[in-house]
This record gives sequence, structure tokens and C-alpha cells, in this order.
Amino acid sequence: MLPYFYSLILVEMDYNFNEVESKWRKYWAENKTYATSNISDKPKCYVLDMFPYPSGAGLHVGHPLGYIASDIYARFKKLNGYNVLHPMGYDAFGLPAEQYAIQTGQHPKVTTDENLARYRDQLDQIGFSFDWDREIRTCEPKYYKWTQWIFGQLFNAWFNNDSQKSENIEKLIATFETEGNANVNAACEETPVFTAEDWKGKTEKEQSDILLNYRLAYLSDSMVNWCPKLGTVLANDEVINGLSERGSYPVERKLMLQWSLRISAYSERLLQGLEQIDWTDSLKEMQKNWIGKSTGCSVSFDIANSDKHLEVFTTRPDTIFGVSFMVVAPEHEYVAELTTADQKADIEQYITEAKNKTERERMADVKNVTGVFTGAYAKHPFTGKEIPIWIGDYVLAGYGTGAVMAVAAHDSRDYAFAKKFDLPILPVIEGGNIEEEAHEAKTGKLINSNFLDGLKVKQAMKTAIWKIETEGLGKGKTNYRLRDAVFGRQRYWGEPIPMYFDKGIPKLVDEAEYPLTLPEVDEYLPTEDGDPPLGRAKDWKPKNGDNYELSTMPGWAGSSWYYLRYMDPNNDGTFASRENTDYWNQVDLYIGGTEHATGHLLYSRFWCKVLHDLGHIGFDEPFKKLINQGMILGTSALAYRIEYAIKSTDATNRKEFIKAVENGPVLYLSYNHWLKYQAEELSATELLELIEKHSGDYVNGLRQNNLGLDIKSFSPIRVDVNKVHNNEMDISAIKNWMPEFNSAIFITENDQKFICGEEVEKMSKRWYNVVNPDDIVGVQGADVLRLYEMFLGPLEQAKPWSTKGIDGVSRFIRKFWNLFHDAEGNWNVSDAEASKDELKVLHTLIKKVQHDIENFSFNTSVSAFMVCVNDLQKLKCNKSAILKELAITLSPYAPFITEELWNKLGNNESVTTATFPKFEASYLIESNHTYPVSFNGKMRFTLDLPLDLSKDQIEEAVMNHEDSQKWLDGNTPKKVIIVPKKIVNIVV
RNA sequence: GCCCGGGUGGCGGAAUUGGUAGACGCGCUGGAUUCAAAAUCCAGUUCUUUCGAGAGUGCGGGUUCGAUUCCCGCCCCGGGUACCA
Repeated sequence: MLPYFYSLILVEMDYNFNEVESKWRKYWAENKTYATSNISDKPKCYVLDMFPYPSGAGLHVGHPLGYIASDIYARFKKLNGYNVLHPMGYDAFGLPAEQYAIQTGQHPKVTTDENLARYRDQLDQIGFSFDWDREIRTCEPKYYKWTQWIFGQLFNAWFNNDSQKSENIEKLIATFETEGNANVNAACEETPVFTAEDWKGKTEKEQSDILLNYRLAYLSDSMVNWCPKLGTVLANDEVINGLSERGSYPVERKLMLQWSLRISAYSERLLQGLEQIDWTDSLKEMQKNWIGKSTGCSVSFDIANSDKHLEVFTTRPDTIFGVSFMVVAPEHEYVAELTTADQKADIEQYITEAKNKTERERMADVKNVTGVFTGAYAKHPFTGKEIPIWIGDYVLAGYGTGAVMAVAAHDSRDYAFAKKFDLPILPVIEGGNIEEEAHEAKTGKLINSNFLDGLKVKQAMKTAIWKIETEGLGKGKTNYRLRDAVFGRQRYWGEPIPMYFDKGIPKLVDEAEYPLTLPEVDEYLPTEDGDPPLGRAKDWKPKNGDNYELSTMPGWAGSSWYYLRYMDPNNDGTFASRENTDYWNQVDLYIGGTEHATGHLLYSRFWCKVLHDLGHIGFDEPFKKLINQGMILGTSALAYRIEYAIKSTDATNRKEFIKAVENGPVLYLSYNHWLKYQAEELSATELLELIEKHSGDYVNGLRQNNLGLDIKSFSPIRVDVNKVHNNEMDISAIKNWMPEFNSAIFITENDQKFICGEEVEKMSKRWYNVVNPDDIVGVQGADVLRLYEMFLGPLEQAKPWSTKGIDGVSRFIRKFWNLFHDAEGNWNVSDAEASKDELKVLHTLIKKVQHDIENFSFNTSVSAFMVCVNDLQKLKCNKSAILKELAITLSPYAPFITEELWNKLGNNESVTTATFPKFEASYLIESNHTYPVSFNGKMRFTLDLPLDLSKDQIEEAVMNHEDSQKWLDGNTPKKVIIVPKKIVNIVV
């Protein structure tokens, strides 16, 4: 034990992060160090994080990963003279708070505010440079006032296919009034043609219904994803494998009157826009797949003995002569008409079965091919041959026309259908193994195809479309998979949709009445009539109409435009002034998880384009560059519980004794013992000896009664990772953690350590593997947390959290501190001039860090800092000129310690006002370069040569080297390759 | 099935994009300091080796003076997506 005063001195000498961090946290808040001005001569840089939903569990170490990266970038940009917008806020409407409200009756606002306060506290500890004056919360009326306003903009807009832009609905109404809808080319529901006279003759209700077909926000009867358990509808991206994203409850298809947004109108622009933005390929690919563009053509097939036509969409018009049957979806509108009398019973039964299948069952049943013949025939448009028409549930009602021309030879699904029902398979492209499988490749020449014979597939496609178009059978066409987004939610905790109904006509709430605030309700459940919770609100009536819309907006409404509000967060006259949105413009860097690829990131782009088209903002892509941070996984700690029974070596009184000892202690085995036992390097006898050694009395007692342990198996038991450090368990902490470990016996390694096994899995409370950032900050300091999270690996890669190695970063911080202090802990910085070696070390670092930050390679620059500090330590460098620039360079990564040292270096202003040092190449130039010399690719020796030698001079110098003769071994070199500043290779 | 990523020591991961593979950190080994420990510092640490060297970046081939990097064919892991015609 150390004398008390001695340990005090030790503490004094070390960097006291607690004191320093709380000091600067306070200073930054009081001086508004990170407040950003909207007026500046400086170039702007907008660095944004995906704002969090404040859940009850608080932040875990995975959350700050992206925030730290963006903070480093923002601080770096600020040091480089940019006016940086780096805000934070909360996506505060959402299901968990409402579910909690249903259970407890506590208002979701209360829950949300509590969670939010904890989030703020956790974020503050990590030292982010957020401008908290710009904080936004999507659940606050002053914010959602403008979410409602944007909804109004969507309601009052339609998409003109000719201009490929949204336009004001007034313009469309004017057109209807002067010339009807015949010449209007809009993204809309199918609407019968009418003249100006017809339009004027229609009632208000009829006009309203027609306009709903055109509006970007519209009410319609549509098939929606209904989740009975959550009591609400969900958008397509909120349904994963037939289960709800939140809570994983079953989802079914249901026809409902619903608000939707016409995002499908923007399919092409959302696709094209991807070309102009700097996102990762994988993310762009996800959006491309989600939009799902496919080009081909529509073809109309006459139905035999009928005046109807069956229209299909195909991407393979080249295979038209291979059509051997047609399949329509069970929900297709012609099914009843097509069905012949003798097929009627079968068809009806099939349709009933298909209807009763849930989405999930249908998905699970993909391999099981089903279908029924309708009894009807279509006529081939070119050959006139009769083709049977079937129904089958592999054809989806919602895509294309809900009917396909089946080319069994060249489509695997059609092939499977044909095999199952013994339909003809007609190959029309040479090659492939038609006996075994469909020949889907788009290569080879056409055969058995009349005018297409001999053409290559690609030519045949063009020719077929041309022929189909000239014969009036169909048209070249593009289809998109992207569906309109269902916008209403039958829930309480969301923005009220600013609509009311007046004699059944939906009308927009007057702008002057925004925000339409969320009314209070007695319970957060649907009403007895099945209305959403808002139906419970008392005295909630519109001035002029009958009732308000009762559904609320989905979670993604508020997050679809929040990046705009940060630009002008307190503006009460508009969502954000044009002046501010023009200045801040696009988000220069957006960091967030990939899970929002088909939700938030698509909706935000959509809203941005609409606002742009309507003239409210000057750009039509919100996020110029986007980086996805990888998920941080948990590393669970395992202790191996020994499952044993008591065995007796003596039959006498066995029962009694067993009864007496049956509730023996729980035994846990340390990892290495367990490993050896599994590998049979540790015998059962040896294990028993080990157990005896650790449990002394217990095993002794057993033996005295002629009893022993019979080891059956091992169960890996998860223990709290926060009580395990570098795989070593703190046994006393675990014993206090949960009663079941209290009397347990831990069989340790030979060095008395108990080592845990590992299991990488998602961070979750139930695996006891959640690590909170505040725990790390409390023990190691915020700078260490920041540096360590960056050091963990590439930002974009998913990686398990592990505290292995955090000590290395902690050591680095201490070494860095010690550069400024002598052995006694006294300030020791000299004003002497820096040496050439010291300058070289510093400028190598500056160059590296600058390059790394610009390329988002934060992990490697932490390494560079470590190398630099080690080198300076070896040089015993304490020159202020070096240390000053080093502090600025490190400040984006470790703001607290650098702020403290910067201040101690005699600066009154925050380090954030400094200028990031420029590296000077002159310090890095070496007069000599060490050339590795290889013979036939094998490195043999190195040679120091001046940098300014010509190739010939280098060759001469190499050949004159004594070792060269040895490796040449009397041969003359065939070739000498010299890569300047890199390598010399001699081929013999 | 299809579309993206990825596979490098005991571990996390580097490699200026075709030029000395394994930076940096963890862990481990040895040493210094200490009455002792902690902390700190120094040295070593891909594997094999007869100490000359040889092999080596998932596997098999290819291009090249030279391949972790480029090409072809496989295997495995992660993510996305799915009867989308």
C-alpha cells in the first residue's frame, strides 16, 4: 500500500479529465462557442447527422459513432475557415412513446420529454459542437406547423408529366375550365375524359373527387398494409417480410380510404437524381431497386369470342413468338368474365383460397406453383393462334397490368408453371438447356419467330416494339415498382393532418389556423366505432366543416424536411426564409445509418423536389454527400456454467445424502479451461481436480459421503459486459450483480483470472451487452471515447464494440498531456525554435490528418496521432511552436484536452477559432531516398541514393553496388525497371 | 435466385490504389525501474526453418519484371431485395 500523500502526487501528475471536461462544457455553453451565424462572408458547410428518436433506453455506444465522425468533420471545416452549420434535434413523434402511453396512461409528450432530457445530457458529455440554439423537436407545434404547411403544398399540387414537375393545382383547374382534361398529361389515377363544359356542369363533390386523382396528397380507396396489433396502416418500407418494422407484428392487406402521397410521379426524377449526388454505390443501388424501373412494352391480346382485350406488360417483347399461355392475377377485373361455365367452380375456389392467404403465407409459399385454367383463350397478335388463359397467384395484381404473356422457354416462373400444368414450352432463342431450365440469358439469335428470325436479342427487342407499335397492338413503356406512400396513421402521437370534411368533401385547413394542434384525449386507443384515437377528442371541430381528419401523419413526415428548418429554426412566418435556404443550400455531408435507405432518404428527396418545383427552395436534392456509419454490435460475455449431477460411489444411504447435497453451488468455468475441455486437452479427472481446488469444502464434503460430481454439459451464460474488462471478469462485481451469482463458484485460470468467452450480436438489454457512452466517459473521459470510437475501424463498416484496446487510446491521451508537462506534472513548454526533425514529425501528421478527414478515414488518423506523439516524446520535444499546431490538429478529435492545453498555451479564445495548420512540403523533403533493389522480383538489398539522380545514374549506382554482382551471378541484366522514389527491379 | 459489399497475424485493423504486406493499437514474451506492485520505459512478436533462407493476404488459374490490389472460375461471410413479367 502506498502512503496516502504519495498517491495524491500521482493523481496530481496525471491528466484530470473530469475537471477539465466539466470546465469546458460549462465554458462552451456559457459563451455559445458553437453558435452559428446565418450572415457570413465565409464559405458555408452544412454537416448533418440523422437526428435520433429518443427512446427510453438512452444512447448506447453505437449512436455517437456517426455523430463523432460528423463532429470531427465540422470542427475541421470550421478550423479551415468555413461557416459551419452543425445542428442536432429529435425525431420526437413515434410509436414507442404511444405504446407506453396506452399501457400507463402517461401522455406521450411527458415520456418523450424525459427521454429527450437524458439524450441531451448524454450528448453534452461527449463534447459535440452542435449549435443547440437551433435544436428542433418534430413534436412541437411550432415545428409541425410547417410540416402541416408542406402537406398543404402537396395537397395543392399535381405532377405535370410534360414538364416533369409539380405545379399548382389552380393551374390545373384553370385548364379544366378552359379545355377539360383531354390534353392534360399528369401523373394521376385513371380519370375519364371530360370537356370544359362537362367540368363546369359537375357538382363540387364531383370536382373534388376528380381533383383528388391529380393531387400529390390524395385520399383514395387503396390496398394498404394494415397491422391489426398496432391498429394502423403502414407504408411499404415499414413492412419487412410481412411483419411490421416496429414490433414485428403480422401485417395484412386491406382496402381502406386513405391519405397517400403521389411519390410514384417522381420515380424517374428520383432515379435520375441519384446520378448527381455523392452517395455510396450500395445505397444508390438500394434506392434504384426500390424504384424498380423496367422498360419494355405493353401488348394487347384479343380474347377469343369476346370484344375485350387483355393487356400485358413485358420486358421481353423479343420472345413474343414464344408465348404459349397467359396468366392473370386472381384479382384481375376480367376473371369473372373470362371464366367458362365448366371452370367456374374451380376458379371460385382458387380465388377464395388466394384471398384467405396472408401476405406472409403467400410469400412463404413461393415455391409451390398454383393456378387454374379459366377456360378462355386469347389470340396471338401475330399468328392468331389460340392461347389458353390461366389465373395464378404468381402474377401480382398491383404490378404492370396484372396479367402476363407467359414465355415458358425464357422465364423461370413461366417455365415452372408450364412444367406443373403440362403447358407447351416454345423456345425462340437458340442455346440453353430447355429440358432442364428456362433460358433467360439475353444473348443468342432468335428462332421460330417469323420476322424476328436471325436477329440478336437486343435488335429483336427493338424490332418487336417497332412492329407492335406500327400494328397498333401496344406501346413501348416503362414501369416502376415504386408505389405511392400511404400517409395516414390511425394513431395519436403524430402530426394531425390539416384536413377537415365538409359534407363529405375533404378540405384543407386554412393556413391561418396552423398549427392544427394535437388535441387531448382521455385514452390513446381507437374509439368504440373504430375511429382513430383523435376521434376521442372533445370539442374538436372545424369552424366551417363537419369534422377533422382523424388520422395523423407517419413518423417520416417530420423527418422529411427537418434539415431545412435548422437553417432558420425560429422563423414564424415561413418554414425557412428563402435567404437562409439559399445560403445554406444542400447538406454538404449527411451521416446516418443505412436502414433509412428506402424510407427517410427517399421521402426527403421527394419532398425536396416538390418544394423545389413549387418555387420554395433553390435545390432539388437535399443531401449532396452521404456516408453510412456501420452498426456497432454488442459483444456478449459468456461464463460457462457446469451442468452436473451428484453421483454416488457407495449405495449405502445414497438417497439421503443426495437429498442433503442436491442444492449444490452453481459452478462456472473460465474460458480457457472450457476451451481445453472441448478440445479434449483437459480430461474429466483433471477438471474435477480443478473444481475441487476451487470449491474445497463442497467437493470434500461430497467425498466424505462417498459422493462425487458427474459433469454432464456446459451452458454459456451471458453476464454483464460492463463488469468484464479485456475478457477478464470482475468476480466480486458479478457476484453483486444478480443474486444467482452470489454463491456461485468461479473456476479461474491458473493466474486466478476468470476469463469470459465472447459472442458478437446486436446490442440489446436482454443480452446484458449494452454499453452506454456515459459509462466510458465517466471512467476514461470523453476524448478517449471519441478517439476510441474512431479508432475501432472504418466508419462505414459494421463492427462489434469491444473495450479491448481502449487503454491504448487512454495511454495516448496521457502521453499527449505529458508532452506539455515535466515528470512532476509542472507546465513545461519552451519557446525555443523547433528542430528540423520535430517539424518533420509534425508536418507528416498534419498532411496525414488533413487527407484522412477529407476522405473520412478517421481510424488511420488516430494511428497517426499516436505515432506523432511517440516520436515527439522520443525527441523530448516541448517546443511551443510544435505543440501549438499539434493541439489544433488534434482538436477536432479530442476537443476537451486540446481546449485546455490551448488555453494554457496562453490563448484567450477557444481553439475552435484557430486556423488548421498547413503542412509544408519543405519539411518533408528528404535529400536521400532508400531504394529497395530487387532481382527477379525478390528484394535483395537497399541502397540510399540522392533524390535528384536520373534513371541512368540510379542504374549505374545499383550496378556498381557490390551485392549486385553477387545476385547477377555473372549474367547480364535483361531489363532494369526503375520507378522513381519507389523501387528498382532487375530482371536477369 | 438476383444486386451490392467483404475475406490480410492470436485479435481490431493498415498498405499512398500495381512497387519493401502486416502501420497503429490490443494481447502475449523478455528486460529495465521497484522491498513489492501499479504506472512507465526498452526490445521482440505472420508462419516454417537445418538460421542460408523459404512460404504467405479465402481456394484454383491467368496477365506482369513485380499482384492484398487487375482478369477468369470457385468457396465462405455480411447487407439489400424478391413470384416486379
